[in-house]
Amino acid sequence: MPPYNHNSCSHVPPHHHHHPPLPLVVTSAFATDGQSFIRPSGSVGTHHKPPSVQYSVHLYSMQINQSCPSLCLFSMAADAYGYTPNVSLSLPLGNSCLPSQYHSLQSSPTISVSVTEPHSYDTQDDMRATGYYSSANVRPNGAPTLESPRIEITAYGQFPEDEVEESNLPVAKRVNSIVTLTLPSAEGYRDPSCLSPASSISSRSCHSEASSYESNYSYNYDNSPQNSPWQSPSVSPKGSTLVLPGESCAPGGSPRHSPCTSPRTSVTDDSWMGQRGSRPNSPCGAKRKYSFNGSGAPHKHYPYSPNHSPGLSPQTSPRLSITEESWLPNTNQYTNSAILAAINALTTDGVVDLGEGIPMKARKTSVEHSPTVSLKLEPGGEELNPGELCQDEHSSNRLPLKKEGYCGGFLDVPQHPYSWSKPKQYVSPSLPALDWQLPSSSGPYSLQIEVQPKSHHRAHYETEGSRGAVKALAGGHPVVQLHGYMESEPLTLQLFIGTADDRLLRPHAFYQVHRITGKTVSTPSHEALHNNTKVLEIPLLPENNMRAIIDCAGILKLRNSDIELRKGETDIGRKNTRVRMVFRVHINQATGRTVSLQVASNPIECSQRSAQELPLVDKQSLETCPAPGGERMLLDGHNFQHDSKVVFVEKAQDGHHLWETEAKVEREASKPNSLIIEVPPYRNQRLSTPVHVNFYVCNGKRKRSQYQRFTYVPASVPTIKTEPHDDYDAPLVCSQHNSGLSLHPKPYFPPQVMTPMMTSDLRPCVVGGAFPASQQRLAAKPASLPSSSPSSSPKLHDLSPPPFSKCLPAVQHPGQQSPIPHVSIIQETPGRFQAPGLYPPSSSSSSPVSQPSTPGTGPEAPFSPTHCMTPTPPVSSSTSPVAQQHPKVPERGRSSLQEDGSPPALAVSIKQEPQELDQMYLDDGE
DNA sequence: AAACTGATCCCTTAGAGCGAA
DNA sequence: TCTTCGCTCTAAGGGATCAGT
Repeated sequence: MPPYNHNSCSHVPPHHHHHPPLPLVVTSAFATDGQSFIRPSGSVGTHHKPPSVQYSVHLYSMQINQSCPSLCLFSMAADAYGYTPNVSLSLPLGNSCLPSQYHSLQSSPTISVSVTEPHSYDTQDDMRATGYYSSANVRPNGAPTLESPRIEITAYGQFPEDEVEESNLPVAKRVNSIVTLTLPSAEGYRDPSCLSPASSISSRSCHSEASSYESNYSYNYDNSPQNSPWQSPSVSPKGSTLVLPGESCAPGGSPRHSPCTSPRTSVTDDSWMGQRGSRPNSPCGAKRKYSFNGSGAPHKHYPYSPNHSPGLSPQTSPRLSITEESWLPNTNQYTNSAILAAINALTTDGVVDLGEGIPMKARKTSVEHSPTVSLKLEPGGEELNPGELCQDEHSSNRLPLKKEGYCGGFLDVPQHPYSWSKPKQYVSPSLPALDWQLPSSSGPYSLQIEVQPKSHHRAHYETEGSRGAVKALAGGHPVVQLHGYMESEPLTLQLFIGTADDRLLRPHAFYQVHRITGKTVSTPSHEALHNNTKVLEIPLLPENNMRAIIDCAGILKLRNSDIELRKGETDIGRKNTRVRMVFRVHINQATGRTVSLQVASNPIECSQRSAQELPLVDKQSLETCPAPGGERMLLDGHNFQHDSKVVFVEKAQDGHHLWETEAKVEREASKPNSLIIEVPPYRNQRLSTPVHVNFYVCNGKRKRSQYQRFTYVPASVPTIKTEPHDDYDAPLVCSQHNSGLSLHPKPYFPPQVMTPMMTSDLRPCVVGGAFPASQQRLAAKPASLPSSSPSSSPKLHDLSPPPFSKCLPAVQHPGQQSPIPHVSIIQETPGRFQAPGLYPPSSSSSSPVSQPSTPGTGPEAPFSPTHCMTPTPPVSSSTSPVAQQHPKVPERGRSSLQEDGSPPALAVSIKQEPQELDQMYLDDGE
């Protein structure tokens, strides 16, 4: 296929790229009984879909919680499952996102589409819907439905499986599951869908998919909170639009899975989850892509969805399908697309699935069986069978066999049975929002990045094809491992793209993780959306020592213009090209609580030029040196030149340069990826306390690396070398991760780094601003300090902290909550949520998430994290107001410096202004 | 006006899936 | 029925271009 023009792709006028063509979606909706059926219409649907299927969509009115326009997503009912998947999509309605066109839809914030089979749909679901949602299903009757917006929600947990099967569950339970999503209005923008509608398909797709997945999976997973329906919903919708894919899928091919259909991937994949990821996502863009339509068209795959659903759980599948579709397609509108997609999927699925119609139970079972693989399946595509496809994902159930077969191929990985479903954790809906800061270790558990990603990875636009998975510096791919987990239950590792600036770690508004699928990918994964942020979910299997090779994650760049137009978005995309891979794992404990850990990678530069031209320091052999200097330091990185200069600078808090000097570079030993320098003497040889400074590699006027941290210590103080990790235990973890885990020799300090650290540590704040982490480390080490290091205490939640965290290193004064090293967040199982406080501030971009949801209320609420600061103890209660606390943090950072002195660790900090760093970076030119 | 950047395009290469021989 | 060959298409990447800052 010709390259895609996004424009063309979407049909949307250029401007709107992002917005998908909503139109499709809707196509026709009929109200029937309360349900409306939608048929894919022409364009989209046509091809592919099998006629047979009809989708019924129920629209519920939405309740909008807040402002949000968001949506929800669906929940599918599990019900049906057997076939039917009901799917609910949520549309993003309100959001700006929606194009006016869609208004109708839009108006209703959310829409849930359920596909059902005739019967299937049933009751249960409906019930829920109704019940829960009130509106009963409002089915709006025909038109009405749509218009009335209603609903939202989702359940999460429920996912099909549960619900269905368990329909018996006490209401309460169900309820829980149900959740309302909040719409993210604001977030919306983040949503891919919303965001750029245009843009991105990908994004959308992503989202959508994600969502879908989530849904799907989630339900599968059900568990995985992560999956959280919530998010997905949002996404999906949008994505959905695209979806159409289903069309493509039609027959079997369900997109989802596989690519099934097509062997090639394309179709399949896309459908899938996008496995292909890229493309799919980008659908639009994607050059090739099939547009959904088109190419895909043939596809027919609908099946997927259907399938999936069927397979897994009805619910799921549906969703999935939807989702995927959504993505796939273009980006078109979210909603619409999504819906359509969903529908299609359903339909398709319906066909297929239905056929298969696996009983819920069966499904479950199967699911269980199904190895993870199923999940992945992807491409496998071969089969077009709808059923299969669908299944895969979730369930594996049905087809486990097949899948495996297929899958096997695809996913190598462990085939192991890991099925997404297994992980079920419960679903508590409430997992911590993505912008919450979580510790990297808690109690016996420690999440670490064993192999850090390369510092450069050119992200791809939706309009481009995938640029592959993020790789490790030494070749291969990043590796993440959860230490201390002795249970036999697989867990789900979540991955999303976070910021790399000095502020608290949060989902990056301009980048999304992109699922890579294909033969070269050995790790199964699936996407889910959480508040507009795509989250890749990867199984962590005991058999693999809870270690995962991240070879399935690429990075998608969303158009700045798309994102910046979102409401609520405050970040700017220009020069905001550094990201970090953020990994999370939620460990359910017997007590019913969930310990959530997070670790962030070193910063990754995602722009084309930067990667090509700017020097970048990945590692430094020294973090500290006595004031007299003179020690040799090895810098590993990229784009070093013979005439590269290494400049040490010290800035005052206000940003003024206090000192600047050029280090001596051993030219003869310099290489493109390494430099050996002699640490210059500090301006003041009589230091009484460590002093944090920065240095950067300069290849020319505007070609500077980011600032790297460095600390001069009193001559008597032992220098530390790099080992960052060491120290921290908890903190360490973080650091390690951050840094590089790897070992690190070097700590990376890039400003960003800091962040990571934060992340890892969780404490976002803790560290302090940008650099804090590193600093902390430094400090710590040198002294060997006590652990007190700030790091250790992560606070979790600091969340809030102002954007700049500035650090806090150490701050942790005992009293402070934050300090606590690990904070783990605990959720209660059930979902209830608690503390709103927890929610971090969402900052502009990031946060959207949960909050909206409600924290308080419902669904999300569930999540309550309690954060504990302390390592172990997760206290539930803690409230975590943390965020709010942050303010202090910043100060701390600074203070830390001073404080440093004493407190071991921390101290040091430096700090700088994180901001500045960035700025500097930005300015660099300056 | 020059220097950057962001967003696309274009092109190339390696593989995989398919179908025809 | 199996194997081989050629074709098509996609994922990945690298580089260049164009327009807006």
